[in-house]
Amino acid sequence: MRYVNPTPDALAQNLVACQNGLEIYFYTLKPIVTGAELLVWYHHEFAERLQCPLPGELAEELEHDGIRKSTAEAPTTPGPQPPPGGSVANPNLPAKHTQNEEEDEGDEDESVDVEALDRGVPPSPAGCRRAALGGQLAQEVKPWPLGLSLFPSAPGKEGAPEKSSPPSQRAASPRNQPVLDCCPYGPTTSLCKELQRYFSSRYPSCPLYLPTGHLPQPYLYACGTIPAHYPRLVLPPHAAPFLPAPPLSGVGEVPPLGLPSRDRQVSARAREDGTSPHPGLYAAVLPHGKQEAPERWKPQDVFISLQSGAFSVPGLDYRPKQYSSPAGGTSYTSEVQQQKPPSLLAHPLEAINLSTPKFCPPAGRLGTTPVPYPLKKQNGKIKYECNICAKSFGQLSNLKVHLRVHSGERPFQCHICKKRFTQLAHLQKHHLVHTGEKPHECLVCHKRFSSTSNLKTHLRLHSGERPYQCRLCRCRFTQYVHLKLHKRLHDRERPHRCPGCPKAYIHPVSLALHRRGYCPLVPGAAGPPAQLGRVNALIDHFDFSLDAERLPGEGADPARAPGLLENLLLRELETGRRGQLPRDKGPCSPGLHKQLPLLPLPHYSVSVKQEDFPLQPA
DNA sequence: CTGGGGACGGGGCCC
DNA sequence: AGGGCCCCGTCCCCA
Repeated sequence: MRYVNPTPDALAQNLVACQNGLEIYFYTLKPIVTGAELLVWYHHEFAERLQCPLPGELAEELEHDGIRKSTAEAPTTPGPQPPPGGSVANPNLPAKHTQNEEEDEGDEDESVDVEALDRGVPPSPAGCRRAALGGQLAQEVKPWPLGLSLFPSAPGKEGAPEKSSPPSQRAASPRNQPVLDCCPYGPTTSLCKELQRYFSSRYPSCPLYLPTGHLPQPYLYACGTIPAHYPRLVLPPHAAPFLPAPPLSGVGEVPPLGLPSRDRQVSARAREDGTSPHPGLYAAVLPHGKQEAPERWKPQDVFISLQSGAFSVPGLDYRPKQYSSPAGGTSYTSEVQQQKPPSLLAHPLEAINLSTPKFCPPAGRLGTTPVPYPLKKQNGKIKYECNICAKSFGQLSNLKVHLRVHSGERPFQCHICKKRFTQLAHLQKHHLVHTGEKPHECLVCHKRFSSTSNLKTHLRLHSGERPYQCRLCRCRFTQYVHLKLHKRLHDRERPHRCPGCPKAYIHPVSLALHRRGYCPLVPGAAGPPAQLGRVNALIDHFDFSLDAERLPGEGADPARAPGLLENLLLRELETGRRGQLPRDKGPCSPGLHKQLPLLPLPHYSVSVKQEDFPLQPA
C-alpha cells in the first residue's frame, strides 16, 4: 500500500483495492502499461477504514438511495487528494465497520463469501457490455449472483452512510453530462444513468471513465473464489451457484487473457441458457491443449503482473535463462527463454490472489476469503484441487503448473522455433530436437532415443510386450495408437448400427440384443451405466463369436435376444473361470504379427490394457 | 493396415 | 515455491 497512491480521479484510477481480513487485494481496471503509476480507487468501506473517503462513496450513495432514487443532488466533492508519501490517513473520519461486523456479514451466506465481493467490487464490472437488463434498477441488479449488487452492498449496511458533502455542493452540471455509451448495463438503464449523474456531478471536468472491458469477471466473483487471472474461467462446483457476468459486447472489448472471444461467447451462451453440462462449470470452452491462445496477445494490449501459475504476456521481458543441459550436465545460456513480465507489484500473488493456504481455511468460508483452490483431505494428506477440472494435486506447485493447462500460459519458449511450453522440462526435452541429441540408448540394439518414453516403447519390441489388446479380436499392440487404428477396422466391418448410440455390430442379432434394453442412450435401459457397459461388451464378444455367425442373418428373431444374452453371460462366466478366451474370430490373425527376436530383459510387469476390461495378465 | 519412431503434454515426486 | 527428473499417455509421421 505504501507504494500505491490513491486517486480521486476516476480517469487516472487503474486499480481497485479491497481488504478482506488482513489481506489487501488489487484489481486492475484497465490495461496497465509498463511504467504507468498504479493508482488505486478505494472501496468506500476500505477507504473509511483508512479514513480516506474516496470516490467509492458512489456506491454508498447509490446504495443508500436504494439505487432507484435519482442522485441529481449527488455530492460534487471528490475525495481528498492523497497526502504526500502515499499516506492516506485521515484522522477526522472514524472507521465505521469493525471486523466483527464483517464476519457476521460473511456468515449470512452459506456457500460463498459475498462479503468479499461486497468489499471488493469496483464501481463497475468493467466492461463494455450491454446486457439485456431492463426495468427498475433493482431488477437490473437482480441477475447478479446472490445479492451481488453492482455496488458494494452488504447486509446490515442499510444505515445511512455519511455524506461527504452537503447537498448544496452536489448540483450536477448538465453541460458536463458525459455520454455513457459503454455502460456495462446498457446505456439506457437507470443504473447507467445513475453512473452518469454521479460522475458528472463529481467530476464535471473529467470525461466519464468507466473501466473498459479488461478483466471484467474477477469483480463478479468472490475474492479468491476464482483467481483474478482467470477472468472467464468458471466457478468450481463447490462455489456459489451464481451466474458469472454477462458477455462482453464486441465493441472495444479486450478479451480475457489468452482466451479467444469466440470461446467466451460460447461460454456466455452456455451460462445464459444453462446448457452447460456442468452447472457452474464450462469446461467445454476452456483453452485446452493445443490452443495457442497467448499468441493472440500483444504486450501493448494488456499487462498483467504475474510471476507464475497464471497468465503472462508473450513478448514481455524475455530474459535468457540459465539451466543445465539434461544430457551434458553443463550449464549454458540457453537459446530458449522464459518470459517473465516485469512485476509492477511488490507481491504479484496478491494481485492474482493465489494466496497461500494459511489464509484459506479449508472450509471455504468462515467469513473470510474463500480459497481460490479448494483443499481436500485424502488419507490425511491435503490435496489441492483445480477449480476448473476438479483434479487434485498433492502439492500446490503441481496445481499451479496444472493451471497453465487451463490458462493457456506457456511461459517457456524455444528461441529457435518459437514454440512455447508449459514446463521448462518440456522445453528442455524439446531442445534435443534441435541439437539432435539422443541421450537414451537401448542396451539391446544400441539404438538411441531422445526420450525415455520412446525408449521404453522401443524396448517392447525386444521384450515382446504388447500391452494394448483389442477386446474384439484379441490382437495386441505395442502402442495404444496402433490399437486405436486397429479398432477402426472393426467399426468399418459392422454395418448394423444402433440408431440410438454409436454402437455397431457385424450381425443383426447382435444389434437386436443391444436394442432390447441395453442401449445406454435409450430411456429405460436395463441397468446402471456400468452394467450396461459390461453387457454391451459381452454383446460385442458375442458379435464376434461363432455363435453369432451361426445365427440367421437379417431374419434373426429379436425375441430370442434375452435368452441369447443369458447364454452369453453364462458362457462368459464359464470361460472366465477357466481362464480361457471365448471362441472369437477376428480380422487379425496372431500369426500375422511379426515375431521379433525376444531377448532376455529385466523383469517386466506386463499388463494388457483393454478399453473396457480391467487389466489382465498377458 | 501395421509397425516403429519422434515429439510433446501432463503429472508425480524429490530436492 | 520452484526446478529438475522421470514416467505415462497421446498424436503424428513414415516405412
